[in-house]
Amino acid sequence: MPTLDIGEVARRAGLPTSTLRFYEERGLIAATGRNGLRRQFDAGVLQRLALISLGRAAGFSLDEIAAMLGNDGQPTIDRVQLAARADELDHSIRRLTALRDSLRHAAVCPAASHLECPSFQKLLRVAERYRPRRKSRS
Amino acid sequence: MPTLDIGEVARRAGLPTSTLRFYEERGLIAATGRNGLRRQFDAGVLQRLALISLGRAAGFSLDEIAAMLGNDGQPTIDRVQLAARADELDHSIRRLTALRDSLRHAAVCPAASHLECPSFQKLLRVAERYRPRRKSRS
DNA sequence: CTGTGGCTTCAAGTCGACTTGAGGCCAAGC
DNA sequence: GCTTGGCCTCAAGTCGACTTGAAGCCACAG
Repeated sequence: MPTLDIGEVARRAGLPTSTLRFYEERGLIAATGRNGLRRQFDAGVLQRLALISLGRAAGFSLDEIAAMLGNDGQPTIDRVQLAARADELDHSIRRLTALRDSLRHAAVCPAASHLECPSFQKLLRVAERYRPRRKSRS
Repeated sequence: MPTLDIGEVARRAGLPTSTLRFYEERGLIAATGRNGLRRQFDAGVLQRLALISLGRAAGFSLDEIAAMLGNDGQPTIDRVQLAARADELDHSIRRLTALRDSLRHAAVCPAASHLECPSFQKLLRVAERYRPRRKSRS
């Protein structure tokens, strides 16, 4: 079986090598061995990295992901946790949708009236309920 | 006109006083004056804080928000920027929706098959496209 | 033999948005 | 008089996820 240099993994996964070393240090991925000093990975690491990306995209922290993936290869994902995260995502989506609609409205609504415009006030009310723990940006 | 102590503003806005001082330092809000050493705010600051929350919720950084709100009271929001952010939100929403659906599926799909399940593979493909710049969590 | 490139380690730096801590002022209540 | 609470300033710390820098090994090309 062909093993991959860290640079090759980086290229294929679209991640910098520094990130891969960091992930290894955090126990998220593991090299199969060394060739001299050089880490060797087998191709399975790419799927694992995809799972990690997935977890990140879903808003899990690296620690949570590490727990889900286990130290072994088999992702022992907690279904309850998945469903819970799906629900959380649902809330985020609703919030962001309201926000998007209001932003769109604000972008076309006459200027001086923003603070009087009922739509904008609704937007403010949505915003006030929002307590950002972490930030979001595409 | 009644002016508000920082603690009162904090209470009404649901923010710690430390955050208010921090926002003042960053030029996001301004005290109308001092009573002895104590900052005095007028009630308008609450609306301004709501606008700031709104901006944060929409994913703007404090610097961007400061620029939009201007040093004066009038929010001179750039409509183009608003629309652009609405579009970005739209993308985020789509991505998160796909993610949510896939998570829900994964939560009910038989265990060992995750890596073979077409739905899960789709999920992985979605995830791979995702390059998180900042994190999201409700 | 001397680069050059790609890898190695380890410590420290970065970024955004705050929070925390130390040390102090001032007014009101006991 | 003394404590208590709420405010003040300024510097430094925190958190997550990495990145960057310094210093060095090793193999292959010219």
